Amino acid sequence: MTTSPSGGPAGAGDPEKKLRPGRTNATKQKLFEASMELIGERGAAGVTVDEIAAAAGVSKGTVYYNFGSKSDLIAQLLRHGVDILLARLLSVKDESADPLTAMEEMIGQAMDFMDDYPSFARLWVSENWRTPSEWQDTFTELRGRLLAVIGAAIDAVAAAYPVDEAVSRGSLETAVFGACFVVGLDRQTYHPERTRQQSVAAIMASMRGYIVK
Amino acid sequence: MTTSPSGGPAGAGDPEKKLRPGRTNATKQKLFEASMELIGERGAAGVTVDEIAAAAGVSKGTVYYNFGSKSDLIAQLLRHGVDILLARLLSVKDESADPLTAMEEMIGQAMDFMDDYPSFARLWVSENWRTPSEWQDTFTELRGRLLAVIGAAIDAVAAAYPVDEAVSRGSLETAVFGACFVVGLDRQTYHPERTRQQSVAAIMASMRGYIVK
DNA sequence: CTAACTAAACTGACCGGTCAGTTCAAATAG
DNA sequence: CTATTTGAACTGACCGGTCAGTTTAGTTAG
Repeated sequence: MTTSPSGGPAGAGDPEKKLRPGRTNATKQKLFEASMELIGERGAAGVTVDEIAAAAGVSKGTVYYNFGSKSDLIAQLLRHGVDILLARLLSVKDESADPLTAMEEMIGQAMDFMDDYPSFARLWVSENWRTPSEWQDTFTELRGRLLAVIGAAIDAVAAAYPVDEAVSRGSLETAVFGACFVVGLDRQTYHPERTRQQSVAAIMASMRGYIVK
Repeated sequence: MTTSPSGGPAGAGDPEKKLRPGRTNATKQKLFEASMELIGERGAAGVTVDEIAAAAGVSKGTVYYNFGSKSDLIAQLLRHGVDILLARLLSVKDESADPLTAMEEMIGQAMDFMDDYPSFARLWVSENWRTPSEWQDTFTELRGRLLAVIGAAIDAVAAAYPVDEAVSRGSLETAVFGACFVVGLDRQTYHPERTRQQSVAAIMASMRGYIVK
């Protein structure tokens, strides 16, 4: 199933292999943006392919030409968003001597990401913990990639400060990661008056509590 | 729209006003359980009323007799779950002299709740931050009720310990609240080996970081 | 330069199927 | 008697996916 006409893209692989010179991913990009917005607002199951196509100013057939299925589109959407978030997190080099400062910068980057791509954050929390989900494998992989980066930052803190060994690194990773999403989303939905600084400080509290006096 | 037949219950109000003596809410209860399970797994839009009725061992007509619409069912489902969670949180009396211990107990209660009603937690995070949502008002109200309880516990800590004034209470509430959901869900979905104790400790780190040395 | 050619990119009508919601006559039970 | 439940039928809308056909933009040959 989900065959695409002729030899068109439609694949998850080779994001830009067979592109004609001069051609860009413009259509795919527009589809990403449109579907990110819609799906973030109303959920994957609540949005129709027709709507996505219309919002992208493209025909329904084009969606199926560029992606194999609605499900495939969403999987690629998840990858796309995580790539952006990862790039931002990794942009925080260990230049800063203090790993705690680096951590703070990473959380700040995460908050900025939530501001820039609120719909992605909503999509993530909406679908992440569904139990059998079409994107279970995708989530497992992407989640692992993200947590690895956060885990490394926590490790750096643990190497530089005396930390509470009773707190498992994995649980702390999750708590910090989760808090980033929830605090970021909550700020947008319910408390736009809260500043980025406040949000970062609240999340950083858990790191300061990790360090023993 | 969403008219209910004859003069039956079907209302969100009066949870048990017109009940015949000897009758219980058995049907409604079964519908709550069945729909909680299904909706938690596949999302509100991904589940059909027919499925819910079948899972509850009841006819579709009964769903519309007891609830005015699918949307109404879900709104009542949210209230139902929050009532349970609130009751558990409030069961942690201030008996314990130490507000920090009380906080720890509350987080433990929250973790237990996530264990007992994982589907509710999934439903909550799935629909909570949707931007215009049918249940926006319901969420706002319920969220306020929950945060008030957590906020009071944080205030108690702030009254008993010297705390970092730079951390806004509201943001901290949100971070703790969110971490409870995310850590609880993550434990079930990705890390069943993690203990309740570990999870509580990770979340409590933010409270310890809130207190200044 | 340009006409013919080619394949990628795109279109939108269409199909089989599903769903929420409604209604109702009959059955059940306190 | 009356509240509750049943089960089935019906509707009108909608939805994911398909496909035959069209457009667009490079390429090639003369």
